[in-house]
Amino acid sequence: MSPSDRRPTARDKILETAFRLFYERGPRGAGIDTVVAESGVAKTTLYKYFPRKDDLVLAYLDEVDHTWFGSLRAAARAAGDDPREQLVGMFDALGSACRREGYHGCAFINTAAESEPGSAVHRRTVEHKAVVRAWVTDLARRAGAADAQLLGRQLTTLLDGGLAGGVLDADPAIPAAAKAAARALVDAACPSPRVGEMRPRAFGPSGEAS
Amino acid sequence: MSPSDRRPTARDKILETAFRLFYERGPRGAGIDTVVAESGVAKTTLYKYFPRKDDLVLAYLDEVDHTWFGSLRAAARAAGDDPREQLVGMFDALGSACRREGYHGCAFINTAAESEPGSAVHRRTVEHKAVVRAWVTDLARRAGAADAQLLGRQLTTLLDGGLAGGVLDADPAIPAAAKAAARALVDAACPSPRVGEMRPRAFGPSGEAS
DNA sequence: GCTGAGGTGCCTACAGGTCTGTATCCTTGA
DNA sequence: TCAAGGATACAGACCTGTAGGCACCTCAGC
Repeated sequence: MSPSDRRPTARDKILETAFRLFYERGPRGAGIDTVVAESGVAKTTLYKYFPRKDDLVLAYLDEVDHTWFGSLRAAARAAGDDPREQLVGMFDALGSACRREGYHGCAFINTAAESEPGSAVHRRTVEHKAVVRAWVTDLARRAGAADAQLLGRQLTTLLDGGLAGGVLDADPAIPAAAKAAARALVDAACPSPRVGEMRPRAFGPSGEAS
Repeated sequence: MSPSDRRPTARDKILETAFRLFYERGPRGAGIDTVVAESGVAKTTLYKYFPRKDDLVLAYLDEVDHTWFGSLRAAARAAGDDPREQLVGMFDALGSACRREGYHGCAFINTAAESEPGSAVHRRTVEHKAVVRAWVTDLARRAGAADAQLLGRQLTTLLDGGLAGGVLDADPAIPAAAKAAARALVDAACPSPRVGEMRPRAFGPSGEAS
């Protein structure tokens, strides 16, 4: 089931190359011919798997969503069990991304900027941001934020700003500043738990909507 | 000297159309032919004023810089004389932009996303962000922030996030959340002045670098 | 008032490149 | 034999940038 225990199929090579080129130059900046040339796959094969270029772009976005959202959750988990710490810790994913070679900002914002507002591609970028915000908002609720919606929006906006700025310059001071800001916002919005009651109150359903 | 006291020249019409189309679709998404068609100007005329498309894109960025930076400063001024209030008040420019018809995020981030990293266009976007950040940082210094560099970075990141998110959806709750976050960050970073000493301490040089 | 020159701008065509997407034929390996 | 994939050519659209010709306005000089 894992893609790593067999040698890469043509589809794998296409996706890997498209991921790299689309992120580097944007989906519009990287032509199908370039993907074909750099992946070493025939154009007919590419069009067999992805009949339209947009299909490939959507697959690219899904890949980025999986990767980025995954590293966001991993960074949060690495900060421990306290949701307040997790809200701050997820900003480490921003720092890691920023230090990565070839870092070029947020794939979703970059792609949204060059796609037609009503198109499937644009809708996918909006969906991604909504999913991330819902997750952060849920974390904020579990952290006991007075206004979880507000804190969720604030932290995702901060995250977006840190990511989006990366398309200009990958200044490592940005993620650090963003994390410090997140710390201040979380501290201000969430009542600090007494030392005695740090055990998680994990009985009730965690997902009721507001 | 003002462009409004004479009827628009061909150059004016080109710039107005390019501004609209470039912002709407991105510089790469709007072809010269479209600018020509929608401005009602001849292609030869356009190329007389802007020998390369990039020249037109740079003029577009200058226009946006002028407009956006201007409304940022106006929003700050409108918040009064206290630099702390100005740091918060500038976020009203974000709210106004977001409510504007056809709002489509940050022109600089959007343009940077689709331009070659070393190119003149890309450099211009980086310059713009640096100028804005320097201005915000200076404001933070005058507001008495313990670490003006840090607060400057935090607020511009918040601003970038609010702007960048606009390319996905123009949710008016975002600017409101960003402003509330700015308030919290400014309050945490700047010592609140005693009521008795609210007069500005405006003797010393305000521009020494850190 | 008339005329001609120069500036400004419009219209059309096109060269040469890139883009997406299709069609045709060939190779390789199970 | 059959499926997966490679090589190549090409259609049609769109892109930037150039060329040549023509219409109008303004203003100086007669």
